[in-house]
Amino acid sequence: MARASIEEIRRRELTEAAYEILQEQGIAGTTLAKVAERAGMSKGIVLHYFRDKDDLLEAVMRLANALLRDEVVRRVRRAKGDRGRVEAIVAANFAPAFFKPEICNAWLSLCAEVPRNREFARIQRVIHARMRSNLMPALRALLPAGEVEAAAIGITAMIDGLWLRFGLSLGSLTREQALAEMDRYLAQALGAADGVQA
Amino acid sequence: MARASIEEIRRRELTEAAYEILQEQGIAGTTLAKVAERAGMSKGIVLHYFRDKDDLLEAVMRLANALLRDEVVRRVRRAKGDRGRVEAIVAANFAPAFFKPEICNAWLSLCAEVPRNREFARIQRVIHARMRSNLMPALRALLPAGEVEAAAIGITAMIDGLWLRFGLSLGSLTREQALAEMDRYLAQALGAADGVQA
DNA sequence: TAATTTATTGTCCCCGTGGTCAATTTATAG
DNA sequence: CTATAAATTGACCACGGGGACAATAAATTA
Repeated sequence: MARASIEEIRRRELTEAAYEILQEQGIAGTTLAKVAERAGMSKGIVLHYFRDKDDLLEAVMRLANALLRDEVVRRVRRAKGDRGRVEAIVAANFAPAFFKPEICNAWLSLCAEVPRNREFARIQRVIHARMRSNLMPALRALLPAGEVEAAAIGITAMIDGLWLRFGLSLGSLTREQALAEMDRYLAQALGAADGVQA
Repeated sequence: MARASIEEIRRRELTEAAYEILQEQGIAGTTLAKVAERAGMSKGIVLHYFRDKDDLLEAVMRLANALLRDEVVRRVRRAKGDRGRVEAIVAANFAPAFFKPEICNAWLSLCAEVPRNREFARIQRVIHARMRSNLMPALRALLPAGEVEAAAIGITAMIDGLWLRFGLSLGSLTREQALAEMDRYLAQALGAADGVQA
């Protein structure tokens, strides 16, 4: 592994700090000063490594996404068959490390800004495109051609919907219910079979 | 109809103005000054009729919800049978007047703040509770007892998911796709039948 | 060791914000 | 018409935010 430069390290530390604050305080509450403090650095350094606040938040978006992506990769590697592949991708989105109210809410906060931030939109598009291209081959193998597109949309929409609700932290949806619901959906979309294991 | 007091009128005007700005500029961009200007009033008046900014945003939340609720009521009134009732409720959420990127995004913005605002959370809870109580009787009539709960969660999650995606304004989801997906979901959840008409 | 680059700090500034308030206009009622 | 109350304004303030920058410390290289 290439030795990390100071810049890489600092950017990473700051991004992680910002991610934490974002989860706790939302976008408005994610202030340069707070991020710096959390990272144990001065405020000035933040703008030394990031062009501006948006640049920092973009890094947060990429980080959050990278974490989830790694989880997907890890699970897909262990998955067997097309059905298993789909289930692995989905299950990653509900892994205990990611399916947490604060994290869902952090995503919600970022998503809410997408229409007013070109780069956010770009990143979001990339994320969705990858999710899609992960899903499609397996779906094509599992479903008649005419149903593939709809299944991809449906699966992602269901994930998003459960994330959104969970991100509200109203306690009106438990992890178990979300899991069960997702199972149920996959079962009908792909044909009944064993569920997604947490 | 009771004659509206000045206070009622002003509050309504200001709330509508705030709702507009929220759709265009998000929560951070929804500033007291901009709201006042949009409503053609002075900034001072805003805080004469609302305790503070949060109070105004709560009113926006209630307004947005009331508009949607009315649409639901209107459609449910015309609906026939339990199945028709469910479809009417769902269809209201995709009516052209409501299923618009700006509106979906406005909701997203408000939802993102729920964990950090008690009153937002309260309102959100009420909204969900009503959605649920609207849905449940019909679902109970249509499904075996064991599936009712899951169906209610699933329907709302799917709606939320499609709203979220649409609110991103990335053009990756058309109204037609959303409609079709919702149809598809209802068909499998309730048993195949005619779809939701726009 | 000296020179130079890089990392880091702390101070400073400007601006927009939410929010307060006394002054003023407009409506209401006696 | 006058007095009282309500509606509305605009000036004002304190605060915190993002961002710029010169000064300093640390590290690197010659």
